[in-house]
Amino acid sequence: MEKMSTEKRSEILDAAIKLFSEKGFERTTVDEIASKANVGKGTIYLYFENKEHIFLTIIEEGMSQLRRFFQQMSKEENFLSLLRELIFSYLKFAEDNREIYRLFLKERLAMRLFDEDTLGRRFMEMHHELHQFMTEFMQRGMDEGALRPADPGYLGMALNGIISHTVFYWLFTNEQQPLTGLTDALYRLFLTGAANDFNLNISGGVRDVS
Amino acid sequence: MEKMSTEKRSEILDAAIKLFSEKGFERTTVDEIASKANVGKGTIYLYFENKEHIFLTIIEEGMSQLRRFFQQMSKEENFLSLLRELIFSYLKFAEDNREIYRLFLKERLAMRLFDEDTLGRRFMEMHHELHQFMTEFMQRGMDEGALRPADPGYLGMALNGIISHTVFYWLFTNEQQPLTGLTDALYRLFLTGAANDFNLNISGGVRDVS
Amino acid sequence: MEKMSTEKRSEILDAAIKLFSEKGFERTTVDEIASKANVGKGTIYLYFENKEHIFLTIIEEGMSQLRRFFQQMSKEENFLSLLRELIFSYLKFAEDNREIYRLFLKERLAMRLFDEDTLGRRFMEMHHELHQFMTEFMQRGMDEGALRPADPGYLGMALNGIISHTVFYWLFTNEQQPLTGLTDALYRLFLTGAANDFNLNISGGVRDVS
Amino acid sequence: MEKMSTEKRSEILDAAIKLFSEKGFERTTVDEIASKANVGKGTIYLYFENKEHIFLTIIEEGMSQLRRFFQQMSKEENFLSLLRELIFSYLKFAEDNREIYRLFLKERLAMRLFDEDTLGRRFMEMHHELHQFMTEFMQRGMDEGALRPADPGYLGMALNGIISHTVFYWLFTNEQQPLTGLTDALYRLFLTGAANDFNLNISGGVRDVS
DNA sequence: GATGAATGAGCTTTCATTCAT
DNA sequence: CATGAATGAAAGCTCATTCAT
Repeated sequence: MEKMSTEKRSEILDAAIKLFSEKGFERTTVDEIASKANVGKGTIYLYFENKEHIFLTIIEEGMSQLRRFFQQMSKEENFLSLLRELIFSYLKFAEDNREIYRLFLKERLAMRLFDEDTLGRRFMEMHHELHQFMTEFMQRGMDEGALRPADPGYLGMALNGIISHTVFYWLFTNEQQPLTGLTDALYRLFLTGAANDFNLNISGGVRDVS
Repeated sequence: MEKMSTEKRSEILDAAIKLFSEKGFERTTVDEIASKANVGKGTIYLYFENKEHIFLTIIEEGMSQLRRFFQQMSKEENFLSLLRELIFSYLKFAEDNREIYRLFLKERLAMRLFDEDTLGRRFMEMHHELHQFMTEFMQRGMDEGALRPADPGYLGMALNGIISHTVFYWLFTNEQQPLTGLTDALYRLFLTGAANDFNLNISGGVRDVS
Repeated sequence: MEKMSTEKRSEILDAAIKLFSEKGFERTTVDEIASKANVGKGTIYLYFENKEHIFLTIIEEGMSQLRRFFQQMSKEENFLSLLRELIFSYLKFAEDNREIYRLFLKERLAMRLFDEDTLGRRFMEMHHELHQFMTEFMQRGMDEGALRPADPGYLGMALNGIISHTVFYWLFTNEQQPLTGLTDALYRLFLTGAANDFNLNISGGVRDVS
Repeated sequence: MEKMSTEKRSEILDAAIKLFSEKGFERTTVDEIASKANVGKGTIYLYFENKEHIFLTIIEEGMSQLRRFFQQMSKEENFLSLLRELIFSYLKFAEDNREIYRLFLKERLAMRLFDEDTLGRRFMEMHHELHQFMTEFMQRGMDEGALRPADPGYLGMALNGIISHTVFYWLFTNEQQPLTGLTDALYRLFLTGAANDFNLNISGGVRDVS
């Protein structure tokens, strides 16, 4: 009858993910989490140091899951294949972890300047890690000659922006179609842009990011 | 006499913008705003109904400023010129209103599911308005043949994503170079993508968003 | 154009009487008084030390008016005539000063244990004075043989109770008939009771207050 | 377990009764209640929705106690016996519930015009209920021929006034003698009045309340 | 004298955290 | 292990009072 402790832990996490992603970290009370997880309020403090650590745990576990996704991308392939896989993995992650991803989006910026406390610092580190990964990936694309020379930081951000805003739109229009179905569209958009072919010469005069 | 009250009002707003954009709405206390604005706590309630209305005022004033930016774009020009102008205006706004823009980014998602209260509703309306504008703009681009056929909602989001993440990167790396200097780079990226020209035929098989 | 200071003073008092009697002392704000009196908030502090003193002034002025009413009762007459006059004066006062009387009723007990501050002490003194007057009057009635021997304090209270509750009923049923029209009824009730005559012998066994 | 919570609840109520009856509802702070009840401030909000509900609870519980007192009066007896019992019950209640009764007296009028909120409305309903009871009782006395014809509303008020002012006097002179010892005196006073017998013909000319 | 903008002490209420059971 | 009653620090907000104009 008694649930195993691991079960309780993940019930707490599930409840917290839902509530945090719906109402935000601040507006969610520990009482609500306990009640949604069908657990006593005190029990939460057996599994987590405090409310912030519940949040941190969610983020860390989500992050390592995302990391695993990325690491599964085989190393030998050429850049363009990897890029498509990256986009696919990203979308797949968001599709499989709607709530966690929504949580990522929502709290992404809310933590800045809390560099003193552990929570804010870890959260920032994670974002930095993601950005680092993107930047290096873009650099590799340029090195391989697949991408035009440009600031890889901005380019990584731009890809990140395209993908995450697409997910954002998908999340809040609650599209039923699978998010991963957009992989190729985003892949093509990032590589070749939105313009019709005959426009390409028109924009010929545009300079690269210096 | 009248002057003084306007002064206090904007001092309060300035302090609130800074604090909200740094720490978020929830984590900022009225005491902090008062203290940063060099104003008594009670004074704040002379100028604003409550804490939420300070936030609302900031957002609304910022929004109408952004709206004015967009409206200044001349109506007669062709789509591509307007697109460049749109990107420029967006970047200019973010450059001129760093704090407000940061606030926009930070609280964008934190308000969802608070559709009941005025604050959340107004905030959502504004985002919707912005998105609506983007979508219609993309539709026009397609109608004029400047853009490849695609879901204009996703396309608007993608442009929005490219720009806002670029601003994000700029904001938190605190680049000294003017943000508007990135106009052409983003313009080109959105239209022609990141790929080197010789890759274009490689990605030929990619299908459009259906 | 400028009102004479005495006028302002009484406008403030009038506004305060209305508000205090409607909402009670605590629930009435100085802002409300100022606004109802068409006077600046600061002006109130030119005429009164603080909010409590407005209240005190109202009570004191009402009290001295009541005192004057009582003093007008001619001294030579016999007790029973004076009693009728007392009841009449009391009712007349309440009729002419509805609001002030309501204020009396409302705040009568709210002040106890505030013996330290001036306001509570003065208020209590006034009640004591009224009670003292009643007690002495009852004593005189007994001395003259008009009243049965009894504790004059209780008897004074009883008369006070009969009258004030009658006024209470009248105030809140908003009777249009003049309150003073009840003089004789109360006079008779106090002297001969509510019983039908044939009941008198039934209650013969009742002992007096010892 | 259950016992403890009931204990805390009544400790809070006891503290609140004392403080409200001494200082009034408005002037009593939640901190004071908590401190007098030897309870944390937050604990109060475990047992009561807010400060108003503490008050409301006290009044309702007191009222239902008073109601029970009245209901214990046997129904078969004649009016005069019941009248004596009513007076006795009233005095007994006040004697046994000094503080609650004092609270009744103090806040009786302070709530008027707050008919909108629950607190004021409930309080007014209770007073109305008591008055209704008195009025019907007086009517019955007249129907049975025990009382002289008169407006039963005023008559009920008068009896109420006699009793409550007597309790008032007793409360604030802190008499040690039992309040119920005054039953017969009040009974006689209400029925036969305060006059010496030989005065009765003098007051013969007095008209009844029409 | 007259004003009302400015103030901050003090209020009610919330909620993360503790700890006895 | 599990609980939820108990707590008090901290929040948003009110309003009597002051004072520069």
